[in-house]
Amino acid sequence: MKLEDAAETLAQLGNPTRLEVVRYLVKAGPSGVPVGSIQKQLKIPASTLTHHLKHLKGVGLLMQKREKTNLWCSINFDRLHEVSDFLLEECCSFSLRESDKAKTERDAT
Amino acid sequence: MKLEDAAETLAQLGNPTRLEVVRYLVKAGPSGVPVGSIQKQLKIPASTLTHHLKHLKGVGLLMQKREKTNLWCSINFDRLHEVSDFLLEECCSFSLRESDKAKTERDAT
DNA sequence: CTATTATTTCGATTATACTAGAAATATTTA
DNA sequence: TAAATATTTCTAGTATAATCGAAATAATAG
Repeated sequence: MKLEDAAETLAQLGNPTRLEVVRYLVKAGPSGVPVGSIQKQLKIPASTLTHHLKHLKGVGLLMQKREKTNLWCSINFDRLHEVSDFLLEECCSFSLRESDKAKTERDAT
Repeated sequence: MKLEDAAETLAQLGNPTRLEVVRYLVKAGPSGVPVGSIQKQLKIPASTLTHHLKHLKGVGLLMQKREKTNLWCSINFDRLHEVSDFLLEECCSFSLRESDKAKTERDAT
């Protein structure tokens, strides 16, 4: 995953309203929930919700599928895992031994 | 973890410059790296870097420890794990069976 | 105490995001 | 066709964040 994409996705998750929506959809699981249900359950004005859903869709976190008048929303779990994992990827890959600290300090100068 | 805190933390991770710093520190591991090294390695102007470090510290992602003139920075791995995990907590806890979809649709109305 | 290096504060510019009401558009049902 | 419900677009006000140069402040070493 590219850093810029990860950053953009995390930024979208960083809005409280959007995160609330995401959490709601994560709980709802793969079958998802209609836009209207989200709106009523979380008490988010329709226009505000549409706005946020567009953002989530934009970074690939949201999938939508129409069924009659309802638009069903569900989380792209693969994508969410990808971001979640990204944060700790390559952990400690150049962790320094104590003996190297001095060197690094010199290099930094 | 409280939703608002998670959102705030994710928002901080959502800035490309800050995410680059975080990734650098994640790779560096628990021993960390001095501010100056980050600055030189990632070519971030000092004032900009300080600004971002303050943000990361503010949400508890960054730990700092002075040693001589250098300020060593390291990631708070516990905190990072906490946020990373938060995204998928309670996954599918009220996932609907097919047979319940119609009901939900009615409730939403 | 002076010089050197490391880090922070200040200040100003610029851009971008959040929010939500009102109106518009779709889609279905009667 | 009319009525009802679901979702989106438009618009606008408000607030907050990113960036970085220049100057200021530590903190140490000589």
